[in-house]
Amino acid sequence: MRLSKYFLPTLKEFPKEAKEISHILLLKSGLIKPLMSGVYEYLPLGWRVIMNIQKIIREEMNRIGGQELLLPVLTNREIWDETKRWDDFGEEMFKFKDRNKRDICLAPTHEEVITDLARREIQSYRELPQLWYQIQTKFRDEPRPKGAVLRIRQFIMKDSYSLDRDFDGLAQSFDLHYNAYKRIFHRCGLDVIVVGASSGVMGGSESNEFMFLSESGEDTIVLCNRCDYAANLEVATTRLNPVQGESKEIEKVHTPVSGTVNAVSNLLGKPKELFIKSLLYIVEEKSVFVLMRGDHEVNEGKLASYLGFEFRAATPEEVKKLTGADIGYISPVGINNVDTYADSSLKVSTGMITGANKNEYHIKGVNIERDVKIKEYIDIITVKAGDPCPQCKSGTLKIKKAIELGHLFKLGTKYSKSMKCLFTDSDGIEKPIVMGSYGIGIERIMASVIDKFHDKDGIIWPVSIAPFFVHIIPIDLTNIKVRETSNQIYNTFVKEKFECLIDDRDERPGFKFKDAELIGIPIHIIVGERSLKEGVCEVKLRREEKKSKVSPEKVIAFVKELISKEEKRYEV
RNA sequence: CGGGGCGUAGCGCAGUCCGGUAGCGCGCUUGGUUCGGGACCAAGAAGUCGGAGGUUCAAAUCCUCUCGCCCCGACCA
Repeated sequence: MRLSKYFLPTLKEFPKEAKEISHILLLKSGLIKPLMSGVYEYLPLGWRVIMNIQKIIREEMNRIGGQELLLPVLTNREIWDETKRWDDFGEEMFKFKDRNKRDICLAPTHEEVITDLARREIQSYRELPQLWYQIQTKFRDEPRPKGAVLRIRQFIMKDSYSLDRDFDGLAQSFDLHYNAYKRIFHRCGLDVIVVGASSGVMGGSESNEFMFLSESGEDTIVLCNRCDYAANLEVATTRLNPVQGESKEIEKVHTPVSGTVNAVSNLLGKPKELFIKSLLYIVEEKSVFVLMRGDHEVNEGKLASYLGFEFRAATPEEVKKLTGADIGYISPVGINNVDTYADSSLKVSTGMITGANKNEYHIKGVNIERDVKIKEYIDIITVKAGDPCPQCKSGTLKIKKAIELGHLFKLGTKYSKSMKCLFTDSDGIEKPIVMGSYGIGIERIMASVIDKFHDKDGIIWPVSIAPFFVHIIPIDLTNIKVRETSNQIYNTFVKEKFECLIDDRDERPGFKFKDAELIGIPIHIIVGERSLKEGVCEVKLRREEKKSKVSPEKVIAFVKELISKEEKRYEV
């Protein structure tokens, strides 16, 4: 490709609103342009990268027996009503009416469409398993898009769906994806961490997320410093040892400070872990106490799995009405008609401090089993850095930011049951198909690669997804020898079907070097009068400083060798 | 949805407080010089000042409403 004819709007200046490095470089290097909030145009150079990522994904999906298809983006309301997801997705779906006033939505994902297809076409266990995938644009009306393509409202996803006759089959399909995903990310140059995660609106039993560690990430993951425990903060657990304070009997203490654990802890000179934090929630009009240690915060996502999705924190007025005290001075001690859930870490705790249900007073010496009627001990706290690992004996947990690149869901029969997607098994009994669903965010791979492979001058594409292999930089096109040599090299590459860019623009050298470094093609060939006098041109890897002097005749072979060496870095 | 910021030439911004009819840098066009790290000279084109309404002799500037974009939070397969 000749740069003089190529649409590559690189920027010298860019909006200061761009903060994440991937956002800055995507805009600066002319890979994408914004159209509206959370919607981007993918320009030729960026689209090449995306196509290369897709190519890797196709190869790996086909390798595990995936069959590519393409499902509609326009979908009718009825199928979403069958699984209640028309309402569950709510505002996140782009919804509208067609001219006949029928409800339509732009698909945010395709479980319903796949299940509908399968129930019409799959009748017998002989037709199972199936593994179908597509690379398709998805639409989600995110409340707040951000970081360029990290969270957008229209994005490209590889989504696959496995159909199996039983859960053993599902486990196999799941494993196939697990391994395919590892290969995909490795080939793209990314190291990923697999974490246990929440299934959210997708439902199902087990889910794994493939995470790329980055400060730009929106997800928070929890890792053990000793073993392989890794989980999304949404579901991460810990194993706190029960704590025992000194006092045995309940005793009221005057605490004339704001009722926060911090303030009271300072006042009394007692560590926060000896406090019981009492939160009041309203579930379907009923009050519910939720207790946890003073040194931890509640995890409302976990809470939802016990209380259901319809719950809210009680208002200050409701708190006062029930307990007679303000938030900060309350506890379930002495209040018997309210369901009380406690975090598992509170079990057998004694000598604890908590609110006295009277403003500016707390009580100490609380023995939770003796003094509070606990309906159930459950896991409801948000893990903190430094908490002990729930899996190994000696490890402690650390917390990192990450970008979610892929997600595997064991859906089980959630969709097949509600949509009656049944097959006849070999025993003659009609059973629901056992399903899995597996997604990869294509743009997020691109952003993550930039996040990992860049320097102060720009992007450094791994050769596996680079938009071109070679970038020829003729220093001075008015010099006939420079022009002829660079064109000759370029033509040979084209003939040999090597993706090659030549900067044949009438620009000065510095300008061309800057652009070349910005867009980050892996191999630069510099053709200038100075080196041609020595009978050579210069070949340089974008990721290295070192330049090699190679004669124009040998440059093709030299570069080919270099590319194949680079490719080895990303082979599986 | 809450909090904050911003919409002025293709891009990045100043001008708004204190009203007087729009400017800077980059880019673009033409001509010339230059050519190993985002060149220089000369000439030039280009703006409904996000939109609507109002106040005023006069509005980018003041008032009201509205649309959009970004950031923080809430939310998020």
